[in-house]
Amino acid sequence: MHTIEDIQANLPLTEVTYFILLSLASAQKHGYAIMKDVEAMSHKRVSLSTGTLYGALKRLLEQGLILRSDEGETNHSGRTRKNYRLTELGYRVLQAEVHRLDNLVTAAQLRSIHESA
Amino acid sequence: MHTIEDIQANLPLTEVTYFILLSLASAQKHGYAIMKDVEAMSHKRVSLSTGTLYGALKRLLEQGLILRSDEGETNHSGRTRKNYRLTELGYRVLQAEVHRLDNLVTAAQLRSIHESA
DNA sequence: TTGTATTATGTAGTTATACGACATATAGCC
DNA sequence: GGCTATATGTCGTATAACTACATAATACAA
Repeated sequence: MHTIEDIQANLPLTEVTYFILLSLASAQKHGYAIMKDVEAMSHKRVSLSTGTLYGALKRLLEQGLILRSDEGETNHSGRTRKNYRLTELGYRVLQAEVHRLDNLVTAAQLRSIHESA
Repeated sequence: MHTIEDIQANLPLTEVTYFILLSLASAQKHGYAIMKDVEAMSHKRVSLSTGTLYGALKRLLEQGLILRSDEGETNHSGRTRKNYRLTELGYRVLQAEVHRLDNLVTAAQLRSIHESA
């Protein structure tokens, strides 16, 4: 399906992109819900501005890492609520990024850098 | 000396900046040596272009994360070889970044994302 | 019923940083 | 003499994050 090159071409992820994909990994969500989830996951350290969020979602759609998952659904009321979910490629990229991050931490440990708060 | 705010203001580091600081953590080095060390540490995955490297060094000097450590030394031959070392702040920022990265990996594990190659 | 917070999506302009291409220069080896 | 490695640097471009601004529905309380 997707080659290693497809996956590596999308790395490294930025912190924002990482959290968005991680948020969508457990369940599909709409933009605002992603914002809140990222805040929670990062213990309030990362607060996505809307400019960052919607810009990132647009980019991720173009790159094929996420998909709209609400096509044809009833838009109950008012403004459209758009749901997104990870694609197969998106999931693989996320996995590869976790692997890359783990390697970064390991590289530091090999140089005897102990983490601090 | 340095407040938590000083340190957090410098996070997150980009991958390039992270590797440069990590390379300088064990010993002072000149630019080209950093390039080679980063290649080695990353198993050839990360190859710094000179534009990236010298641009990053200039920025890190301005931010006070690194220092020139060869002031007054004999420049044996030809073109000047410039040595850099971490400042106290640079070291603390590196430690804090390792901590941040570890949290990112942990966040993924909490969502049951297992890393893959 | 009015106002305020929360939910929800989006654009415009600015800034920071990584990258590739180009440029220069010495040292050592074949 | 020519090639490779060592070594430092600039310029232009692309990407992505951020702030500020803009719009709109829903829910709740005064």
